[in-house]
Amino acid sequence: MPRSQLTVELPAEEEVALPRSDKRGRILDAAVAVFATHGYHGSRVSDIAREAGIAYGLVYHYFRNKEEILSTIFEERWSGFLEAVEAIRKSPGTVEDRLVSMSALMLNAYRLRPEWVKVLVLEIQRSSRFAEPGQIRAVGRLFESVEELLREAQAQGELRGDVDPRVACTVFIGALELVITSLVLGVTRIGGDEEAQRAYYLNVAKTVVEIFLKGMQGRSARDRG
Amino acid sequence: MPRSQLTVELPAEEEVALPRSDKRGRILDAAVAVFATHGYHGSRVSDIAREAGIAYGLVYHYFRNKEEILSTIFEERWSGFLEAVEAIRKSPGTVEDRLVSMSALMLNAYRLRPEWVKVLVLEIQRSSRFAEPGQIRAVGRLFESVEELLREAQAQGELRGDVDPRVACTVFIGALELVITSLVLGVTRIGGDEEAQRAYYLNVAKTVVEIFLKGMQGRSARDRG
Amino acid sequence: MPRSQLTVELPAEEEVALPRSDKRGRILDAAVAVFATHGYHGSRVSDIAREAGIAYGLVYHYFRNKEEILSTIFEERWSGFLEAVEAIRKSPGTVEDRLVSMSALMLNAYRLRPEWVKVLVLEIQRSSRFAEPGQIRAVGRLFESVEELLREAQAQGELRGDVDPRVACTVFIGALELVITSLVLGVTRIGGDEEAQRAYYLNVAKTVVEIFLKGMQGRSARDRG
Amino acid sequence: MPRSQLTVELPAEEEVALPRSDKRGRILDAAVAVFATHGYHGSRVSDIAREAGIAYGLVYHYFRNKEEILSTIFEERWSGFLEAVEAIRKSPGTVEDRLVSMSALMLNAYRLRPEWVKVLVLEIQRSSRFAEPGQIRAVGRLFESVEELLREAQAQGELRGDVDPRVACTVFIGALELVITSLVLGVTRIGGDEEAQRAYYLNVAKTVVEIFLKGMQGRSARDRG
DNA sequence: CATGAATGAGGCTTCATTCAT
DNA sequence: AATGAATGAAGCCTCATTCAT
Repeated sequence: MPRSQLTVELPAEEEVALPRSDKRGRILDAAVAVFATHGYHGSRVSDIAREAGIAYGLVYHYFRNKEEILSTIFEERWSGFLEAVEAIRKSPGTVEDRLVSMSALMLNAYRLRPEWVKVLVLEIQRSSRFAEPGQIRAVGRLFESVEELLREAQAQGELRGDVDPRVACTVFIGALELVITSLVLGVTRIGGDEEAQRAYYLNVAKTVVEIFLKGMQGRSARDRG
Repeated sequence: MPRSQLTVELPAEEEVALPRSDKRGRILDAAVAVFATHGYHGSRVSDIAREAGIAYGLVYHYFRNKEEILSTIFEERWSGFLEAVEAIRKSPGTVEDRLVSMSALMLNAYRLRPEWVKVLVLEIQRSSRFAEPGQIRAVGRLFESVEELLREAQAQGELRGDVDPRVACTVFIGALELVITSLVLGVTRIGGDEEAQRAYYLNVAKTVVEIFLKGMQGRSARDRG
Repeated sequence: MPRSQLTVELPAEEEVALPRSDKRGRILDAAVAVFATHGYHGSRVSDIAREAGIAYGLVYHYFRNKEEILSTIFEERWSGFLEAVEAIRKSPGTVEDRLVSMSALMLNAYRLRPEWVKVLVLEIQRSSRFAEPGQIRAVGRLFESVEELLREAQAQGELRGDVDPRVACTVFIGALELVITSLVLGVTRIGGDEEAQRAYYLNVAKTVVEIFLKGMQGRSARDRG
Repeated sequence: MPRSQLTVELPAEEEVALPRSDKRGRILDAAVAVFATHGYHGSRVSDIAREAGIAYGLVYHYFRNKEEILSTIFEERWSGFLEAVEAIRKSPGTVEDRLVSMSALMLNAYRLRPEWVKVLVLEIQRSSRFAEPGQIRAVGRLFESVEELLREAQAQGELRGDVDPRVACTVFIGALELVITSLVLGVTRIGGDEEAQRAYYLNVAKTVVEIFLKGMQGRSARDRG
């Protein structure tokens, strides 16, 4: 599997890392940090403003209200993420390659920007807006991408055809999500240096895909070797 | 697989179904209904009291505060659920039988008491308390049960040994959880009569386990037949 | 003219004067006092609460918001006033008697409860709600009462028939209103003891009606005497 | 009665009608439009700026604060109006002629520039500044003009002398004001073409003066004819 | 002159919790 | 046990005004 695919990242991430001079961006960054620490409901608008180093009134210059900060994070980050997922889906390679790439994308996103993922995983899903058409549709687009990938693979005989691709898609995403959530919640703790972590995450990504494709009763890698 | 296992239910469910005369129980029932509709943070104590048909001041006779209502729901329902899971783990039968039973347990719990599951799935997990030792440990017990089952099966050669049982456990639970969440959020909609639904849920449970055990590249059931 | 008519008062006034034990009433009384002093927009909810001797949160136990306090004052006071006006309209006597009674009613209301009238005259009219159907209709009922009185008098030949009763009605009420406003704003200042004031107001009421009925070119009372 | 008197207008009206290039004037025009629509308290400085097509910061180059915008409107428009009223007072003709001219002046001002009058009638009167010496004095000057006219007419025997000219003046202005307010609030609705409206307003002006001078019990015009 | 980003005092409102009855 | 009146901390948001550019 080409390594480049494993390091696909959210498009805006490089800039996000740099200190921003534009206040709007600083507010969003600050909001992510604060939401990740205290949760959406536990975060005050003034906390965000203090973190961003601005007067809280300015928040309302850029956003209608607190809720809109969260949904903006969702929209701006999520859409970038969806594009990356779609790019992987359309990329050449076996279905295994591409599923590992997707897993690695999600896991690496967490490794590099745990706060962003924390907010996406823990807060946005749980916000009341999650149940709104627009956001449902946005989440749905992830499902559609994965489902489409599986459907194509079924058509080409890469995957068994007797399983509802919708259910399979839900199984795959659900498995990945809880793996990430475990990391987010610290249920699963990992240490080591940068390289060790990268290796660990890649391994987890491969394991998830391995289970998903070969199953827990499948011939073990060792057996196949 | 014995049918009785598929219909394992939360221990207290029979009583829950009956209208309670004791106020404490009515408060808990009301809280579940209200939390399921508006979410924990969106629910006011007075909403719960109105739903229970009592004065809201009375809530504070039975519970220290609003948070305690949620954690009580969690503890009383969750512990019953954990016991059922443990019972399945210890029951005889193949690992497949027992995983299907567990899946069916969770899915049927949703089918029969969607509100309870909604609160368990959407609210309690997301409560800030989820990150607290006591609750982490409670959730951890589910992981431990499943992990132990997988570990035993690996030891007996029923499951491949080259996969971290911790990751496998997370994959299995995560898959199930998102399948249930899809049902909760109505992303996946199902209709039909009682029997049709039961069959649908059992089928989903079997499919999840099928993917988990045989993988998406495994020989299809038809092929094996 | 029977003196009793001149002393018709807002029905609830006696109780209003007594110190209330019910908090809702105390809030309304306090609101009138505060609105009269600082105006609606210049009054804080906490000012009203302090004046009423309660916690400000209690205000929201009885009223949905600040606006509702004002409209409640309007509705509860205005309806009482309208009933008094209607009673005068239906009472026996010449049109002059009844118009003087109405004038005296309004002027005495101000003399006895200047704060109530201040709020009715200066704040409620100017509130945004004034333009709402319900309140327009409420004000309209005063117009209707007076217009009906004039119309009847025209039919019976007591008043000239060549003037649109609608315009005449507006002229009469407008004249009275500005006379009261002058008093409210202190443009016209009057002093003296209770008896002197009563006499002054009665005289003003008679003068207004005199102008309205006889006109500024009419034979002076002296001439007619 | 000379028709010219009926068409006396606010001195600045011609220019007002033209689009202004000077920002200060545009701000004032915009403020009138906005105040007329949303009321003083309901209007934001940014609303005025948007209406004027400028940045809201610029407002503070021309006016110390929001209040000063209102008082400037008041002073610049009101003083022009007062001069027109004084001119009518000093003009030759019977008291009836002059009162009709004044009525027509006010009513026509409303017909031609309803927004200006709306603000003068509904906002400035009700502004907290209304109670301040400067503004009281300004309003007082209208009263003084009318009162002086009445006083002179009494001295010359045109009007009965047994009525306090102060009260009579208040009655006259109050009557006119409410007639105009009825039009402003749309309680009284009128339609028709330009000429029909002009006729309607002139008729109302005459009716108000007719009542004020002859009274509702006076011989009707027909009778006198 | 002109802009609009930035400030922050001020007010309204919510709602968990207490307590007298 | 039961009620709901009463409390007040806490937070969201508005908007007039300032100021750097």
